[in-house]
Amino acid sequence: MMAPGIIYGGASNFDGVFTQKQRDVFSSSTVPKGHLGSLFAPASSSNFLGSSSMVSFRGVNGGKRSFFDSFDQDDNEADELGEYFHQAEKKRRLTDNQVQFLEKSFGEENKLEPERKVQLAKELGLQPRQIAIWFQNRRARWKTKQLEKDYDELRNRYDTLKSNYNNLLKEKEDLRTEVFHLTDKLFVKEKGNGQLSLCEENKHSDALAKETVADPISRVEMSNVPALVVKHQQEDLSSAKSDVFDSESPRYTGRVHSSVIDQGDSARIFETEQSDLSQDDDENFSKTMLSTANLLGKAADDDYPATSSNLSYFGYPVEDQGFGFWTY
DNA sequence: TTGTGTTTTATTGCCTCC
DNA sequence: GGAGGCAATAAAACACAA
Repeated sequence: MMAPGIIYGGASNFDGVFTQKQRDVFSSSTVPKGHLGSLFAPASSSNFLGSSSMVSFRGVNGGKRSFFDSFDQDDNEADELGEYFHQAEKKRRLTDNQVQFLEKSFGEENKLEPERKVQLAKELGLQPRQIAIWFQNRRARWKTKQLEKDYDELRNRYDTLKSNYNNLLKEKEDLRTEVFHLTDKLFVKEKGNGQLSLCEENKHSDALAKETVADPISRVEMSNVPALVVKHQQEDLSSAKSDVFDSESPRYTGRVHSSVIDQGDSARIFETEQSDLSQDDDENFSKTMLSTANLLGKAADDDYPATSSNLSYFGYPVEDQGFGFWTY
């Protein structure tokens, strides 16, 4: 893109747009300095503040904003024009007071109605166009800041969610270990005193407890478990519950039944978890969060019927979890 | 003083709305 | 079709270290 058409000197019959190079040539050699100096005196003695001395010829050749846009018609007064041409010099920053005033106005309303623009311009001794540009740039800065803020907030939420997710994984792992040990105890009881437990048979009790093989049922089937237990699993599980588990501690029967022995959702939890443990990238994290959270919500209902039927462990409505993790 | 990075002011082109 | 907004960009002004 070519450089903006800012002209030192603002010759009134100029009808084009100068690039920086052209301007440099113009100011340094083409036009005698004395001539320019007499036309565009410094603004030091004027109350015409800011960069109003800059003349834009944007749009003269087809652009929609003509040079006279700077005056917004109602400001297009002859004396102001004359003053304008006598103030031409380099780009200037607004004074602190002007900026303060504009900031205050921006704080009240970041959009600029035409009346307010003219009013501000008069009060600050600037061109309405300068006011409009200042507001435009100010909105751009505000938007950038806002984006940074939003990003930080999202990042924090994401980190928190990920942390919760990891905690849940750990908790599930602990629970699975507990389930395994309790199941093992049951086998010992089934076999009677003096018989080997599953752990002992496999000679890897501790290691097994920490393995990531997900489904205890699969583990049971893979082991040389007593036929009675396998039969119970393959038959009606509710009767298995009454035949085997009800004779034991109620605390464990309930938990084992609903969280582990039940087929369907609970089994899928473990399937999901197995794959979870082998992946760690953020994308998969998000996906597995969604599926796991939904399943956990369902499992929680099974375990704790008194809880709301549509809340997951995160306390979010399950139906909102489609992609609702990121909503405010 | 000078080089360099940042901020501010302004332009340009495109888009939307009335 | 004109007015105004926005994104991208240029360039002056400014800050600051070496």
